[in-house]
Amino acid sequence: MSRPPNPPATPGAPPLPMADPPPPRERADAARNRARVLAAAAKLFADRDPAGVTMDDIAKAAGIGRGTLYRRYPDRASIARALLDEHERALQEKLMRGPAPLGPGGQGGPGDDVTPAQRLAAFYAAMVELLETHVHLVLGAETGSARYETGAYAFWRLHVRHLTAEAGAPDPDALADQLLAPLAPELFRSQRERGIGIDRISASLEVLAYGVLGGPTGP
Amino acid sequence: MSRPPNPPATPGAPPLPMADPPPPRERADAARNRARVLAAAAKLFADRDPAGVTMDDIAKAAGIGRGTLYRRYPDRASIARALLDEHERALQEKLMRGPAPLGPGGQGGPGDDVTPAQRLAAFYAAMVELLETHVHLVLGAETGSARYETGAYAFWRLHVRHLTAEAGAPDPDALADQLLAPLAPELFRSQRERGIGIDRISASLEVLAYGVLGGPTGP
DNA sequence: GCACAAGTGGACTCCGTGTCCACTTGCTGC
DNA sequence: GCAGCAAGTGGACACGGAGTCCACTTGTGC
Repeated sequence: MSRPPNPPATPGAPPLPMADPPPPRERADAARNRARVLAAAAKLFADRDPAGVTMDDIAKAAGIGRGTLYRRYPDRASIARALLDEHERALQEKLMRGPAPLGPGGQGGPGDDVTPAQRLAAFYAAMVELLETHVHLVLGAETGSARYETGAYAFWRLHVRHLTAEAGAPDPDALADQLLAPLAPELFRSQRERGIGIDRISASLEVLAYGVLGGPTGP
Repeated sequence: MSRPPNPPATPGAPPLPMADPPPPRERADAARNRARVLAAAAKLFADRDPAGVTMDDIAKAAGIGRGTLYRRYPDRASIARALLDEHERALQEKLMRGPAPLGPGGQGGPGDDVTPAQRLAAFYAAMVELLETHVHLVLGAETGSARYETGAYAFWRLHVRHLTAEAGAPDPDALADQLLAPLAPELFRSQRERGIGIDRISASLEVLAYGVLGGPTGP
């Protein structure tokens, strides 16, 4: 297979379409090591308790030195984020431009009369699915309060804030956070470990969505 | 002042009314040191970032050795819990036996026709007040997932589960956790630091309560 | 193939945790 | 009082993870 022409030099760089002034290339050995790191980290996060994985574990598993690991990833969270990024971006894309009820619709398509409550419920369902697949990574990326500082969280908040405002709820700024809280990865894991399936979690979140933003059983 | 006849030897002991077979007493110096530890820890938790307070900090601030500190409190969380206990117990008491709408009423008093939604809203308001006063301690006691393992959380869950079941909501087990999630201390702190006042937080939680469990603006 | 910058890796320091044990001190029975 | 002893004390110690630094290696452009 051919090498992609311009692999991004920094993992967290914003996805500008083109034209970075100096595209400094990435050396072949560096690229190889990055791939090793991500593969090793993914396995470690999945196998053990994500919070217990150390930088040394990852370096050893990837077969590189600690210094090399620190060169690109300043901490465990940044590695987890790198692994998570593409999945989150895909969901964000669907939210912004995808078909209803997850996306806005509005092209004269089938979802033009979708309510904010329906969109929130769809968002909940999508997030639950994402969590089910990648809780390890989310837990590896965010410990406690750090969650609320991440760019991803800011995006989810903006989205939910928009939906609540559209539904006419008072104080969307305060409500958005509170509607996002049930998606906290620690809570999700706790519920799953107590034997609550994702179908029940999603259904329950649907009750929440329709109750607060209005719908079949709401105002 | 006179010394209380039988100070509890272990901080986390259940509050049985009387009759522990061997009440081993507590030596005067031990009691003095315990008081010092709690006072010093309370100050440290309030002053700095609670997660950044170390056992050594507390020992030094209390003027005792590390070994002495570890003798009674195996980790920072247990100290925070000891400081938090009485406040949480007071609230639990009100929830179980206090007047409506926080407590159940039912004595032919003024709160006999109180709805589950009203009681949930009252619970939210009380918890917000408790958080406002003691976020430091709650954050010192629970880091991330640990929250869901504590006895206090189990109590809150039981209470909310009961209210949701009473309101006829489907799957109270799943819903109870999700209704408690907005009270996560990290979220509370994040909201407060973004300039959202406790009145707005409480009002927003009230919307949540009435939306999900029914009420003026609910089903 | 040469020069140089990018990349590598392991040794090192710093800090917090938790344990251990020789010493001290308060309590109790006489 | 005071002797004996268990409870209590405190600091030294080992351990492990985070993050830094720098001498060496390797890939790449010319």
